[in-house]
Amino acid sequence: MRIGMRIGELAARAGTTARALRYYESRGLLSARRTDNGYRTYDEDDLKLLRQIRTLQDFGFDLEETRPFVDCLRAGHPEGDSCPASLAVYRRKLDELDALIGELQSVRAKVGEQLTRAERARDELAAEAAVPGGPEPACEWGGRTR
Amino acid sequence: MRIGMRIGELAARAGTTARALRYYESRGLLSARRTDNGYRTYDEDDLKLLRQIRTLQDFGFDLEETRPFVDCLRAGHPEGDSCPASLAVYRRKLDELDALIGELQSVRAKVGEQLTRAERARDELAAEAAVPGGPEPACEWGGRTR
DNA sequence: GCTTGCCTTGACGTCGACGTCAAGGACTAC
DNA sequence: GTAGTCCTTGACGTCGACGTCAAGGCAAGC
Repeated sequence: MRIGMRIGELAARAGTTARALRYYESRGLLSARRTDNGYRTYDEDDLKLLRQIRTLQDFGFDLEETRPFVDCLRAGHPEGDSCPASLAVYRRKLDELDALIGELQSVRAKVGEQLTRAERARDELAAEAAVPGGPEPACEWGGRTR
Repeated sequence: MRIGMRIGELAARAGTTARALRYYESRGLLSARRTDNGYRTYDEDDLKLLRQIRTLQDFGFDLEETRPFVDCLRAGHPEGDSCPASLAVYRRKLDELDALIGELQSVRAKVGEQLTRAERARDELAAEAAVPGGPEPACEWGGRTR
């Protein structure tokens, strides 16, 4: 008979909360034995499994994407990524990340351009205003004349 | 008296839906006059404002972040980013994007490492299995002996 | 008149990964 | 015995930007 921990301890050791573990269980990712009094009890294998989930979560995998890793560990493989299905998830994730990073870089460039353009426009207005005898200021500072 | 469009037309011209416009209105970002029969009616200025919102949304700005741009246009400025508050949002967004891109690149690198490592481990197992007289296979393919 | 299509407000649904609260049982320390 | 800390299930709340449905009004074409 293994020592076993209760939900709070397992959660703490994995850096998460009891609520999260119950949620994982409800999703079929984590299973628990029960003690006589109805408490959930876990062993070191569960900790390993949970840590696998947490690592992937930290990488931004959503829960469903961790399932192949969990199934792999449950099947008795030494690592969650010892199975082809897990490798497929890795590869898909890499593609997603590359696509996302590319989009964000594109957006970054566009926003940067907008900022530069807007600052230039502002500076040109300020320069005109500073020239004695320059063009008429529309109102106090670019406000609509209405 | 301006021509004016109704909500469906404005939405179509901005590439969005009537529901979205009502939502923007509920958030105080878009205002509408009403015709006698209670229909919302919009003019070209509203289209410009809405396009400003959509552009920023496409950049991944959330709605609250578009407010300074909207206020700027409403104040009569020629562009939504003619005001300091809008420039501040641009700068903050650039910082957010840089941070996010950096994190994603870090995650990408880690996931890439994991994939490489897992593939190597798999290949090593396969190589061992292929060697006649090599180390004993734990079970058919890495399964737990239990 | 009748259908069709646009409009109105109001309200509930969506998605993900839990947070939070309620009501009560179990066990430990004092 | 009782205070304190853990555990149980169940159920509603969160966040953002709408989607979707319901029930009904208004206008145009036939």
